[in-house]
Amino acid sequence: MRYDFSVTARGRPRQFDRDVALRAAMMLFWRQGYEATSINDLSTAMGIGAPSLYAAFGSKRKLFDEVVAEYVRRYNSFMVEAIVGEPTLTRGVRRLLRESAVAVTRPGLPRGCLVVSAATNTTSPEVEQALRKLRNDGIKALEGAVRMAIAGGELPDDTNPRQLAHYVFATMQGIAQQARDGASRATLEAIAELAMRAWPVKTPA
Amino acid sequence: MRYDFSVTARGRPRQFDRDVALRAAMMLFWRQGYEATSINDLSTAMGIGAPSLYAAFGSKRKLFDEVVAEYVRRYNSFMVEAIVGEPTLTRGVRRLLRESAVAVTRPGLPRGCLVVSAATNTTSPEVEQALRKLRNDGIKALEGAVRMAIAGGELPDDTNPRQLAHYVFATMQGIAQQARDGASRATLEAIAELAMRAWPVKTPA
DNA sequence: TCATTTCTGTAGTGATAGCTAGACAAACAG
DNA sequence: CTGTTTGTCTAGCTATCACTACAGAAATGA
Repeated sequence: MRYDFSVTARGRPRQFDRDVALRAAMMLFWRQGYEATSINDLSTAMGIGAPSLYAAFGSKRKLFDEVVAEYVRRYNSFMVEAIVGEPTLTRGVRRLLRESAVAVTRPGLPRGCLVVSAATNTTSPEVEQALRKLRNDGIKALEGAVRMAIAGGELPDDTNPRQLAHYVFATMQGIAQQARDGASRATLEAIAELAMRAWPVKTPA
Repeated sequence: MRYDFSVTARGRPRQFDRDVALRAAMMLFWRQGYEATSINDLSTAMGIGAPSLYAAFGSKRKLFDEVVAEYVRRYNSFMVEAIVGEPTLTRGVRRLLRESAVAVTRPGLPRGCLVVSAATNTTSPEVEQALRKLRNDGIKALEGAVRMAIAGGELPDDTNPRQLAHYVFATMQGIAQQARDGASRATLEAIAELAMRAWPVKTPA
């Protein structure tokens, strides 16, 4: 067995930038969703022919998987940062909701959240299930954070972690939905502010 | 011009119950969405051939329009009733949210809300826009109710009607979404309860 | 009975979906 | 240069999409 440690590739080099093409695909999936975006749409927007697309990404499904990973890395990392970047969970969740309102109305980018709306009602259940898992994992992660905040004395002992996590995520999903329906950033920020009025506060006994 | 007031139809009578077929189509669109439901799916579930379907309903698009109207009449009328059936808007909205949690998890019926999720990311923008209008009309209606509650002295004068209406609908859409993602009715009811903690209360000056 | 009207089943329309075979192009190693 | 490897392009694959032409079936009125 011989190993190839050479830097330069062997055959004809790729004529397009794979990352640029991936981002073009991301915008399309983000705006139109998985099912409504055809290979024709993709190859046109990515500036490459269908065979090049399949050589580089394997299939529509695999391309979408890469798009989702890149989307989460580039446009959804603010979620983790909002929680871990604040000294208390209360401030973290407030920031999470505020930044959600901003994230789903970024000028020059598609409205809404790809994870929330790109794979509702697809004919391929696996794709739908993949994003569903991402959403439910987010709820579970927030539930864990709430548990820690209760144990740490920040939140009341009678707080239900699962319910509170579901409430926060329901608000975020509502914000993402309404962004798609045309609501302004200011309106969505107001939703975020209002939602925080339901956040539990520990009253000193 | 001669008018036909006869009760019995002229030609060969329809071999199926139009309302039953419409309801079968509704279940399919509700569960799978507009785009992911094919004419083949429909004609199978409705128990009729494609030509009969087109003779009775015109087109997939027109069938969907009828389905939406029937859905709103049968499964979304609780919204208006919740608001007008309570003495105060505060109690009306609480009931609206609670019953939303129940409505999107009815046993034996598809999860979620057809208006919320049946036409996201369709290739035909008109269908998508039709449901979008239904959603935004709901927000506007609630905004009007909030305005009246402020004028009537129930809610604080500094309440922003548009923002509050958006907040309530965002919560409802989040509840509908999470129903599709598998959340239990109890969890969704807890979201509704939590959401009401953000509802404004008039404190006597 | 017969002509008319309307519905239903077979069988197919053109368009588009995701995807790929195969010929050629462009890089490499020797 | 030649041979190998890999990317791109043309063209076309099969399957399914929404939809319908057409012939037969089942009701009516006369």
